[in-house]
Amino acid sequence: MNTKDRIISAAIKNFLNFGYEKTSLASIAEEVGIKKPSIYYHFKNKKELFNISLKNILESLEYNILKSTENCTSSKEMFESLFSTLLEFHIQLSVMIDKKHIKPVNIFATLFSTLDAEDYKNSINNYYNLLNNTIIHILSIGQKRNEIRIDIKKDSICEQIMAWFEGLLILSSLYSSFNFNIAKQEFLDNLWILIGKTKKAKTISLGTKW
Amino acid sequence: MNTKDRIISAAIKNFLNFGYEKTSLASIAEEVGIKKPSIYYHFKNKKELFNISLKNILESLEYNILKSTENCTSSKEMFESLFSTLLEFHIQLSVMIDKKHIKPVNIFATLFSTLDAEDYKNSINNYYNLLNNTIIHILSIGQKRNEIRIDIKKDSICEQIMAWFEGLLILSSLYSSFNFNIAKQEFLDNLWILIGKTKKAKTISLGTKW
DNA sequence: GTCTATACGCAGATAGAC
DNA sequence: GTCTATCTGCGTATAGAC
Repeated sequence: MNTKDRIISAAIKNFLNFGYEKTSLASIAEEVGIKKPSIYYHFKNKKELFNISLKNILESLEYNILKSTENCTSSKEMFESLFSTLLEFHIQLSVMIDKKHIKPVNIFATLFSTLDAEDYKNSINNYYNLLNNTIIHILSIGQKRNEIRIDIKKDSICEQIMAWFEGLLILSSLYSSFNFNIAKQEFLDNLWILIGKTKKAKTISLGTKW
Repeated sequence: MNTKDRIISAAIKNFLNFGYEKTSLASIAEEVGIKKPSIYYHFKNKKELFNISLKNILESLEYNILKSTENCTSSKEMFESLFSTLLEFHIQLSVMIDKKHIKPVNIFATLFSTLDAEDYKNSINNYYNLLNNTIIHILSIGQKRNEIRIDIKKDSICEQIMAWFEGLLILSSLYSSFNFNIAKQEFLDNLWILIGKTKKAKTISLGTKW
């Protein structure tokens, strides 16, 4: 890795760990093994470094989302894979930033609290739109395969799934009594009560060309 | 209101608006109409002012939660009232802090990003425990009244309700396409599909002494 | 209780040598 | 490209007058 990439890597780690304000360029430089002014050769200022760091995180996240549902054989499996991917990504971030409590967090809430989220509306919307489209896509496939009821309001269910997942992450990081993995499994079970076909119907659907 | 209370009030507004780091004592003083050093007569330092501000917010929030389910005639109504109360509280905070986009936010995520949430674990857990107990209580009442199925896992449903609600708040403040009020209604409807008795059973229950 | 004046430290940013 | 030295501004906090 060249110096620029090492700076970005250290920046991501620090921004996620301490937020924008409390992250100092000195600590980033120290982590990379260079002096503070050297950062200014590669980046115009702190804000630009933050923007590029955020871009990196989101691109990685989006790539993982797109990849997650490949090689799945049912819509239920796709959901499980998508959630596992998102969870895994957040856990990896938590590990990377050396949090004492290794738990998933909402990265936007961590990053934007002291910044004007309005400046990053487009980036955030792009990410959530991708997530939205992915979930709608899975629901549609599930309906085609006769695994998911056709009388559900897809948009509404999709919003609820997204909200649920974000909430799980938030509570995992804030509320001590909360166990993400248990909650995730219960969530998937209950989701299927809401949108899944009955067992009988599902059994039948297994015999179709889908 | 005496000076001390006015300082606390201005502090809450600023901490919620800008986070801990970016809030300066000068801006709080200016808002109150006093000079910066006067704050130190009433509070030991910035951290103490923050701690007292947070305590104020949480006490108000907890008071509202406890009050919300009074005068309700059914468990469904209790849920609706609880959610409306929480939503209303967050909206009022949003209005108070002059956010351009008047939308509910997760107050902890806003406040703690630059602080060590570990220091405030007890406060946060107390709040979520109250919310947790309130929801469990409503579920129990609903079961007694024959409005809610008795074969549900209350703890699990409770966690999901909490996660769902937090997620709704987060997405409302971050994701432009997200409409909280629509999502809330759909949420309540779907919740009842999961935990509510069938229409027939509910009709019967209306005739009982409950 | 509130003020003016000021100490102190830190973080972002720049100048200019190598 | 990276460094040393330095500027600049801001924010917390204190001293001491009124």
